[in-house]
Amino acid sequence: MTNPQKTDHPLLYHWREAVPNDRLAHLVRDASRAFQKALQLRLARHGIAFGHWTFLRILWADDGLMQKTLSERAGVMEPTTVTAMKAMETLGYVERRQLPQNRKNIYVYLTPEGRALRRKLVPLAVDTNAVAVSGLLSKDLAATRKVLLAMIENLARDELQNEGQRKTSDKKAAT
Amino acid sequence: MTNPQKTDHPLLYHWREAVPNDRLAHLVRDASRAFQKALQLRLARHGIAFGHWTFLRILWADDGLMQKTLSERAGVMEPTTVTAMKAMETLGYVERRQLPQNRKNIYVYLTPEGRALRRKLVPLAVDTNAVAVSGLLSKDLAATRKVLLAMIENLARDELQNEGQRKTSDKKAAT
DNA sequence: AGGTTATTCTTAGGAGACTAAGATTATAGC
DNA sequence: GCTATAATCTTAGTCTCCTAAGAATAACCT
Repeated sequence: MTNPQKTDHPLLYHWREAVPNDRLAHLVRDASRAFQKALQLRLARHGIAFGHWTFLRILWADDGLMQKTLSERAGVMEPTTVTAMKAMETLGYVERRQLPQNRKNIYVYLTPEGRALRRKLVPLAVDTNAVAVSGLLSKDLAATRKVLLAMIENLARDELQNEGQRKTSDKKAAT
Repeated sequence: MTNPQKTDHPLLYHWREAVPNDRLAHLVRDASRAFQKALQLRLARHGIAFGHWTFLRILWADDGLMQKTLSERAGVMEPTTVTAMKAMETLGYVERRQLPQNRKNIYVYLTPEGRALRRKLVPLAVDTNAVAVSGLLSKDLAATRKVLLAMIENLARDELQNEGQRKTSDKKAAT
């Protein structure tokens, strides 16, 4: 066993020393948090909240979306989007408009300021990604992408099945 | 392009249709949330909070740890552990004791109830894992483990470097 | 046209994590 | 022995996300 070094990040200890195999969920989780933290750190230097980055990126690609659509693309629930859009409107990144034909739906548009952030922020994400994958083989990265996507699909399918089950048994009540 | 099907999970759309390559961070993030949600769903049926699972698992392996140590093993900050331990003490899963030699450190011990949860809960994690990896090749899974661990290390190293940089420039102030 | 039904947005509240800063106790150095 | 430093625990406040439930509007269906 190698001695954990003083200069090491504390997170690394339990991976190198204490974990044998399996524990994929745990590994994915820690990787996700490490990624988020790294990007968060970079965004913070420009005064941008991580939660806003997600939506900015979608809007840079496709402006004038409904909040509902934004939620789907971001992979979050509507209340999360509502909160973020209100904050981002206050910050002057977006404007929320209703069209005359429909008074229910709200469409979100970037302001020039919101649009201008793209140049500043995209390099931060690129940099974070570069740090994360440095030294890794593209063969392994491809396998990882495949595995992660398959896991997302597997777990999503499972979730839907469980929902179905619950509804079915609700109808049947106690048989 | 395949049409997204009505029965599909909404998360899947933007992966299958809208995302070409790269975006590894996003993929890791979604996988992590899918994992968490799946386990959370199963734990909820037994009335267990996801945040408590993390600590129970550590304590099953190694009882009587300091909160500080627990935090390190769980990979979270101390305040998170404090909150969880208080809640878990109230729920009767753990006891927090001070030893007579040291009135600062607090040692956390499982109660019999906390210990008994192991039999009930471990299968839920095993099941979640099985669902997630179903249909995947162990070769690809091995590559994924390797990649995730390397990314965690890369990002942790980067974080430490940035900290160092910040401290250095703090000392130098405005040169 | 009028009454469901469905969609979209919102509010309220909570879980899990964080940072920053304070309190308390131990440890180390003079 | 006493003071300064360090370690540990705690509190307070914030961020990101969630679920549950409500309100407003649009769409649908006889």
